[in-house]
Amino acid sequence: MKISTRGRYSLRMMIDLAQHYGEGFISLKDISERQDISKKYLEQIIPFLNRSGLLITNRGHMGGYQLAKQPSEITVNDILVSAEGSLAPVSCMENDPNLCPKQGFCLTLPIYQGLYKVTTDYLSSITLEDAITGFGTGGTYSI
Amino acid sequence: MKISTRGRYSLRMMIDLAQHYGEGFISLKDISERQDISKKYLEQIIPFLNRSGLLITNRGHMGGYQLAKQPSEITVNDILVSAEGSLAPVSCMENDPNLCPKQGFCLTLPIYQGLYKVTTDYLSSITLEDAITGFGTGGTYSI
DNA sequence: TTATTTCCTATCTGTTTAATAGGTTATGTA
DNA sequence: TACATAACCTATTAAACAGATAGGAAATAA
Repeated sequence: MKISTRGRYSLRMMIDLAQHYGEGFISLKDISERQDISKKYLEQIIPFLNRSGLLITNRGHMGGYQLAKQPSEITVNDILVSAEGSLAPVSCMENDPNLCPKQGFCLTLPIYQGLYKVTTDYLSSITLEDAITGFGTGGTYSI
Repeated sequence: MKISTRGRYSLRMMIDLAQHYGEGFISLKDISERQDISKKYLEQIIPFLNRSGLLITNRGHMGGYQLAKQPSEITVNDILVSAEGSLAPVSCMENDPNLCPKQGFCLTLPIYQGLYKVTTDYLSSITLEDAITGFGTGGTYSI
């Protein structure tokens, strides 16, 4: 039930980009140094966020990344789903549902479906804007 | 963010025991056959549930397991925590919190703490009794 | 043309997962 | 007491995954 490094780094990278939103393209070098994450590893994570359309890219000199939408329009769920794939707690909820012959009378499936719903609802309710403005320190959301 | 086989099998095993609650000791052989799970593998999972005090054990002939409490008194959270360890989405929330030097100003930690809360609240709200009686098929909980 | 930066692919090491296997100890019953 | 049954304990293994590191190709602004 742990979020992998890929998901955690993705979130930190996107928060960093949100903090520098409107400042043009931000290079991985800068993010890497600020967040203290291997640049080479970030390079491997970026494609997951890129193919979901969360980023705008510019290669070459003065290149880098910026958010494709405003921080208020990108949710933590968007990011984690892009980075980690489905957040479904069991694999029989994704892919081809026909894989499991017990679906239909499985007593655990409804439990996992409910779990999936509460996590997705929660993560979809938090935007990058929330993340960088007072969330957890007297902000809108109570923890 | 997946629940491991150990957690999933634990839940199925406990649901099986709930379905046969009041029938004395149930052997792993029976559970293994009904649930179509390797008996040898179940043997390795049992200690996690046992040390949490969720089971009563009897060895030898006519031995087996039964729930230590009524199905209505055991939650899915109890089971998954026993089997998987902490359900915290990031490891910096468990163990020694001093491990992460960024705690205190980390922008992602509050997000993970909130996620932990909604999942724990949900899983703690479902008992084994819920699981075996109509949950998901018109029962109390809406999915 | 050059420095910078993204992009692409391969490799590697350690850990975890999901099992299989073999033997030891306890216990109810004949 | 003998015996079948069942929990208990420990070791081993094969495959997958995590979390990087590395080297170079392609694009682009100055």
